[in-house]
Amino acid sequence: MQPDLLLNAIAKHISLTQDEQQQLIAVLAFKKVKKKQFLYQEGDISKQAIFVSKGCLRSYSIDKNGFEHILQFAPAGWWISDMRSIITQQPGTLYIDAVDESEIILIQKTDLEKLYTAVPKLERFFRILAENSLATYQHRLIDNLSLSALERYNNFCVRYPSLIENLPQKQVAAYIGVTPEFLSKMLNKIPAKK
Amino acid sequence: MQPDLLLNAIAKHISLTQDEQQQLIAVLAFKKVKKKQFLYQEGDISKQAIFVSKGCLRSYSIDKNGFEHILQFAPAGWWISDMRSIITQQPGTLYIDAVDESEIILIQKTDLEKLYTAVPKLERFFRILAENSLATYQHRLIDNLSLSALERYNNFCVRYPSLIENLPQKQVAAYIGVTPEFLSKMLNKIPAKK
DNA sequence: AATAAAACTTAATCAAGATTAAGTTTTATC
DNA sequence: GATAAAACTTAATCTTGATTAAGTTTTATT
Repeated sequence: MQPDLLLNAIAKHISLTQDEQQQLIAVLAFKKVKKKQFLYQEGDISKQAIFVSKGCLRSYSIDKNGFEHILQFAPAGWWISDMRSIITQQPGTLYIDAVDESEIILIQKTDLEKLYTAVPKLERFFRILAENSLATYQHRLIDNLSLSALERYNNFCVRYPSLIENLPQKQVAAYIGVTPEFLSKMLNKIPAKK
Repeated sequence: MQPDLLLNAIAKHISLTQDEQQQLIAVLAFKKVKKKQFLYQEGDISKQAIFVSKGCLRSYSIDKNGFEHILQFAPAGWWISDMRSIITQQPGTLYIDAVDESEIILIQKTDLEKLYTAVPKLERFFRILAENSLATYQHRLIDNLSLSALERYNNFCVRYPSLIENLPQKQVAAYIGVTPEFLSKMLNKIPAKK
């Protein structure tokens, strides 16, 4: 239960003094979550940013027919939240739960806002984080608009090789946007061509 | 050719002193663009952020079959760029052109980076801008994974009523992710039910 | 080890939306 | 105002991927 991974992730973009690091550490909360344990459910108002230090979380929505659509997997070193709910402080539409036994670090929105003023470098870090994340979602959207199911699957394998090995196939299906049945059929056709 | 709209957009989130405003204005470049004029094409390295003060721009990709997929429309008051290219300074994959006769304000990436340090409030503004934008793309992605073509069309009408009136149908089709033929068919079926 | 619960597979049928190919209407351009 | 170009429509046919419904294998739980 240490903040090393988080501090390293931050250090990749900005460098904090000892004192600044302490100010950050002072507001962190550490938590263990069991596999399948929920952190948020639809309707909850998100009050905190979540950093995954071990294991893997995911965020997803459930549509009117009861089907899950996965927005994000967050393995160790990644951030995850219901961004819209955290910004607007309105009830969210996403579920967040643990794919594996995990350890997470929480920062309250209110603490984060104080930190932005006390340590402007942290505001820079979160600007960079949001911009990178934005670029990633933009390209995933383009991919969803322009690629076939098999191409999206292949992209997933290339981009997240470590996830592919650990995730049940049905979760990959819910991420790339096909039914588990279709993904199974597609993979067992010995894909000769993309 | 004045920065009023841009200053107002910023003032919605942070308040700048006269001096800070001047520092910002000093690095702005104003430009008129004709309808259909390109600002970026695939392969260009993006060096600047674009703010639309009049008219409307769009960003899109062209897939291997030559079909356009529209990532964003940017009417007056909105920002637009090839985010990934601006961040990585690698050749981009998007095209940006003018949907209508437009006026834009440009800020060089290098100037913006200096401004973040000189005027930390601007870094805050762009953090907020990126976070809001991120939340919007996350929800568009969920919509694309979970809604039918007609539901996505109806969402578009509700969210962008002013765009619907001015855009050719085929551009709306390229945004929601259907062929122009299918959108036409869908709309002429007198949609009784969604 | 036994049992239940997930996860995966297979196959038949179905539907949303793509493709192809005209033809028609609207909008720009000279 | 004529003409070309772009946008829109319609319809037939085709394809990707969804749905339904078993059955099988793997993984958890007691």
